[in-house]
Amino acid sequence: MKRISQAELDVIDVLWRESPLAASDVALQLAEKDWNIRTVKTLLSRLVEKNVISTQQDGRRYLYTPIISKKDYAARAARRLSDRLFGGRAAPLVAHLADGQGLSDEDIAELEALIQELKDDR
Amino acid sequence: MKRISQAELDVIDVLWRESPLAASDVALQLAEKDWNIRTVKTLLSRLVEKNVISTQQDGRRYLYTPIISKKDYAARAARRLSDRLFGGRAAPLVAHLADGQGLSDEDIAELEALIQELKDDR
DNA sequence: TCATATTGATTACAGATGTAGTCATAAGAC
DNA sequence: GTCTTATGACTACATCTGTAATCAATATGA
Repeated sequence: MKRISQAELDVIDVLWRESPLAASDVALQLAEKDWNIRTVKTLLSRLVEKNVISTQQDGRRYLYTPIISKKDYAARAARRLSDRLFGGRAAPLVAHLADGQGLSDEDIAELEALIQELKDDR
Repeated sequence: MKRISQAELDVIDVLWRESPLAASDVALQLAEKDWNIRTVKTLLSRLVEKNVISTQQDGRRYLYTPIISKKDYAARAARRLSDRLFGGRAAPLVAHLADGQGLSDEDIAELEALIQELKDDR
């Protein structure tokens, strides 16, 4: 899979939240980015070229839908980061997250539950 | 801090393992990359420009040393990923790691210990 | 019906990135 | 002392990225 750039990620993220959408709708969702509609369209085209979103005709325009799921992308990204910077181990990664601005009590509870689940699965 | 590119990361990573090093030594450590020495030197120069590594004269050449630690960089990268793709929460990130090729028993044990520690710290 | 707005396609253009090449110089090999 | 080699400085060049502009065609509002 081709690499998704930062700006492209902002765009596909909108589609992950809701799709299919027309370019104008995507632009609306990205209002806070203050991008020209043309910019959004360029990014959508590049995502289509990269084969990570698909189009379907809707009258004179296209509706866009992600081809890869956020889940898959996120899993790949997480693994890449962990391989690259943490020797493939999860614990140091979590430790770093904890380190920075700290995990909330809720985060910790959630993690604990997750670990329990992982243990039970063995 | 300026963004560190993929190739640049490979280079600074060598320096994180051992430094200071001369360009030729860095190139040696990166043998598997099959890069021309000039490529390595270009990347080193760019890292210097970006102010993430420093130089010290050693006769006719430079020795390079990281200015930012791997720990700091990794923490930032982990947080960025988690913010960007997991709504800033650690648990889903770990869940994705677990999902892919699974965490080892050791990873899980390590995580458990870490969680315990985090809880104790509250 | 005519001006305007919208859309996809194509093009633009500066800066970042990957991957070197050239050049002048200095240090060794012999 | 010359030839080769290694070094830093500068340059090169294609591709990717961010950020649009232009163009031709169509839809729409007045």
